[in-house]
Amino acid sequence: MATVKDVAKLAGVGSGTVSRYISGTGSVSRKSAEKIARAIEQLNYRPNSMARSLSSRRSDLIGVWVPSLEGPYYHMMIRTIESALRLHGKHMILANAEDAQSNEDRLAHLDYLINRDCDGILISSSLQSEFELATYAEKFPNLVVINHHTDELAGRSFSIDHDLGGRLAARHLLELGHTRVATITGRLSAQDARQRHHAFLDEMAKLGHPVPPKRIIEGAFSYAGGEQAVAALLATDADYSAVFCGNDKVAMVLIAELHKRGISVPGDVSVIGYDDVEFTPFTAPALSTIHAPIEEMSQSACHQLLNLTYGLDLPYQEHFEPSLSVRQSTGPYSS
Amino acid sequence: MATVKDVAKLAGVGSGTVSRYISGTGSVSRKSAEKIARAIEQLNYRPNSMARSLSSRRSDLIGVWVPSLEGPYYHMMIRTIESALRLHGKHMILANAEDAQSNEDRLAHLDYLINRDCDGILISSSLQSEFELATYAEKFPNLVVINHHTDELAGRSFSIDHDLGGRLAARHLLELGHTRVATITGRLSAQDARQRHHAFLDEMAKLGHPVPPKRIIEGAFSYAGGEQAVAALLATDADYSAVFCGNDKVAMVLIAELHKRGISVPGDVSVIGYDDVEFTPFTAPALSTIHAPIEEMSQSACHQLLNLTYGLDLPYQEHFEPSLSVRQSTGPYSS
DNA sequence: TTCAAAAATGGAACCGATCCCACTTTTGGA
DNA sequence: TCCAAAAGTGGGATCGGTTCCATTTTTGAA
Repeated sequence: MATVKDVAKLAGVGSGTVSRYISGTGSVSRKSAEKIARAIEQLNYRPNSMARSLSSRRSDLIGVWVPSLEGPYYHMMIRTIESALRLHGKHMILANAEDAQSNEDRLAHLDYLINRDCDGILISSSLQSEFELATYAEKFPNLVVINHHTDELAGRSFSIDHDLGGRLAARHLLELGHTRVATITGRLSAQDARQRHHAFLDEMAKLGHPVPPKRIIEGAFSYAGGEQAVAALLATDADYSAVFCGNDKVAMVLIAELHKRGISVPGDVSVIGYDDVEFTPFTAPALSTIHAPIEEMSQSACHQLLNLTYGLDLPYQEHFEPSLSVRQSTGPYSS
Repeated sequence: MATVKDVAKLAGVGSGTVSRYISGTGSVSRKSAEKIARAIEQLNYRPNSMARSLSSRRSDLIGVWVPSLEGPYYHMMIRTIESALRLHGKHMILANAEDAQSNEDRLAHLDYLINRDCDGILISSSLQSEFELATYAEKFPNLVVINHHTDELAGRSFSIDHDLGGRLAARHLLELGHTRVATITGRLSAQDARQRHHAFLDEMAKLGHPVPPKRIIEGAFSYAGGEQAVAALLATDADYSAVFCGNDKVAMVLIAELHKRGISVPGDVSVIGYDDVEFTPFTAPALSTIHAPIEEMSQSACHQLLNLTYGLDLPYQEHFEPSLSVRQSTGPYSS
């Protein structure tokens, strides 16, 4: 493989000039540029990215940490991030902490990224404690958090107003006449699950229809967790005409189970999800849900990370608002 | 940040000894090892991965090329690959060619990986022409292809017997008494879509119930393509009691559309998919499908790539067989 | 006890870029 | 035409590891 020196020699210039030509920084005369271009072509020269990284002290690598890769939620995120990074010539390396058993394990996954000398790190939070996030954020200035808001991380945390999202869900169900509703939440240790859940309950109560504990199931955001929670809900003798699910995955599981039992959606029970992932138009019936702008948020987080890390000036936005997306899984209450 | 030299000095040994200690190759006396370990601890030393890559001429980076990241199929692959690579201390970098307009564009995405000096490359094929694959495979010995079989790439291409898969689908429908079936295929330029499609048609014909052209819709494997194809199918006056979809995504779209039109599955129409992705247990009704061992195949491909690239000896398997997975979306024919 | 083979060692050369700096050439306003 | 400022240039030092090799130390069978 050819090196800068080979190119420089063939072009009859110094190695510094070749380097300047390639990186586009510094000035190179038209004449030199042409000679260099020809030499590069002739030698089929490609810069060695490791040598470049070593001497420039930047790897052009961005680490992305996610708590799981099950289901469409994180996939949409990954897809958006990969695309934004590639557009700017950066590469993503991924750490999926899904198989981590302990919190220590999860941090080990983060170290796996950090030891790789990433220029910047993107954490899709909701599971790490705020304390740990703050610790890492301090050590690591080029760190940005998706879907988690903390004041300490102002300008570096990107979030959706899940409080609003929870309320939108409550209002939608009440407007349809559902006063007795049930809900399946995610793990309440996660900020986003907690926010939407509390806001939902609060809004229901505020509007005169508090949700009693027997109609609240604390579940998880995975398919397996969803199945358990759905089974738990259907095993109670609670009486309800609508269910708010903490995410779309769980809503999908619920619809499938209701279908199996011959319970009509939305005829007998209305179901509303949260997130508005890829598949929501294609459940049967199509899922009414709270649209969370996951892709926009991910892109903003990416942009700001690139800004911090490489001194760019890409547009970004820290806070996003969810909106109601009504499809066919929710309908008016009929006794 | 501390360097090997700092460690060597503090430990009172030479830099070579430290290097040998860290990499685990070569021999280091117990006494030196202890001193080095102490020095590393004390200085909180972490090797610089770029310097290491430059001098050892290996980046520990594996490039992964996929034609798309929509839907669960490629994500299941990514998830498996990330996990296998992390287990062996390697990192994945991803190139999603989804936004590529031309074939040239798609190859540019491959170059994006190659220019990054990946030690090895994993291509999830089905879209690249065999010629291009062969060309790249020749240039690049550490290249492995998932879900595509070619004799030229013996030992480096991993595939599922989609011929068998197509036949299993046909037999299942016929056994249920469905003699008039329709099918929605993927793009037939892709090897995997072509194989299962032709085998399906062939098996139907062989068993006495050929599928007439009006009941064959060439679609795509995306949600949008699925919607179009489903619309096209439902717009014909073709008469059928079952539909074989080229993948689960399309089957899901079909079930949703049938539900919307009040057509019962499997009461009026049976639907069978292909792949057995994450969500198949959770459609309403749960999707009968051909189980393709995507995760096993991906892991094998990964293992063999690691073998080729780093001289390991991990177990792997080149060919996989699909199997029938019966759930609730297919049922006996009733006039 | 002896000594050849094996184990352990230190440090220089090297990987292939970038970046800095001292120096030369070009530019354009007075 | 002159000359200060700007543009362009060459090449050596540097980044922080690995690898090689000549040399020293240890090992254990005879």
